[in-house]
Amino acid sequence: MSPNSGSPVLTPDQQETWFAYMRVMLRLSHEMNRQLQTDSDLSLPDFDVLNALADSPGGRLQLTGLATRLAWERSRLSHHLQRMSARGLVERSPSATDRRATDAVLTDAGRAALTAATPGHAELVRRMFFDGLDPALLPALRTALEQVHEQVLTHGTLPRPGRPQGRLPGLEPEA
Amino acid sequence: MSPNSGSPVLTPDQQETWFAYMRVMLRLSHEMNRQLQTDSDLSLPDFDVLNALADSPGGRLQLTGLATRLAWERSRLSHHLQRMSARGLVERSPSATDRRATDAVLTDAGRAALTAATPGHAELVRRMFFDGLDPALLPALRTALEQVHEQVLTHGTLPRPGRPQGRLPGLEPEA
DNA sequence: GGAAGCTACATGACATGTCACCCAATTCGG
DNA sequence: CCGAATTGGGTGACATGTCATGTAGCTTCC
Repeated sequence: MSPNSGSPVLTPDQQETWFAYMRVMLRLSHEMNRQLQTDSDLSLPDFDVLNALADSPGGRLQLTGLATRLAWERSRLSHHLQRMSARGLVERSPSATDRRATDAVLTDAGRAALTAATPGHAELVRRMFFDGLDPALLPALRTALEQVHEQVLTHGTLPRPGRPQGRLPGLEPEA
Repeated sequence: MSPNSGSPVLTPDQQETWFAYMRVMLRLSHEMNRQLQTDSDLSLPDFDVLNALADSPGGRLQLTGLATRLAWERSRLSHHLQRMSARGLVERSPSATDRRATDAVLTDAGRAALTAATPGHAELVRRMFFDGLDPALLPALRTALEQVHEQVLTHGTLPRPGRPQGRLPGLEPEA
């Protein structure tokens, strides 16, 4: 127990950085939700799910893996997939390797919805995020975010995404 | 996986930066929620509201101003304040200047809850965000985030928050 | 091989957020 | 001053997210 570490204080610079982060995150979330909803009839969570699936081989992913990747509760994912499958965007199909597991699979309609929504979303991201950013700061921003990401993975409560969890610690970090 | 590079959207570097941002935001939100909930019996939205009020003169703020500051829908704020006031954390009081307006006012209990919750939250932020960050990158990160914030304010759909551009959801230095 | 315990999910009750629409006070144009 | 338009806010129905719990398949170990 170090005498001082009990009451952690952020430096003024850190505080301002943190406030800026929170402000950006709140407003950006709002704008993304709004744009997706009105232009593509998708919520941001819908979009995240579609993206994660489209990025996976065969457009399919086991629920636990998908939940970890999205940092969602599994029950949330379960409910959400039920609603998305009711809309025809995804399907549930039993896993080939584990009979208690379920895979979420992107349907053609889901892929089409994603394809239709992506340009508008990317455009928004460019306009809201990158157009106001000094290009000289981009590499530093990227590195900083990747460092924070690694930190959250290492010290956070969520398992590391990607492959099976529960492996021995000491694996090299990856971006 | 991007055969039609005809879309003039994001450069590869921008894409990776964006993905890193989204990953950080998802996991960080999860961790903050979890920590506040288990340690202080507050949700992150609760905490944001308390912080915004505590940062305002008299611990009071008109609903529209508060909603704008938090990037919330007004009806959401209305419902949320109803629940928070049922828990004794805030009160509603009619505005002095405009008889249709309502102010949200921090109660003593609300201020106490905030004071109790802040150190743990700050500790989490330090551990998850800043401890893994190369200090040399901090200034660039801060500037980048401030540029993005300005961009979202300028080109976003939300009105610019009130002049007292004080702190947003976050934490106070605490003495 | 079979009970104990873990893991993968589903589900129902309940908390939270959104949308459409409501009313009252204020403002504005005659 | 009168009435329409605007602004500040509340509300109820419904969409979404969380928590506690239930069930089935896998795994371990004797």
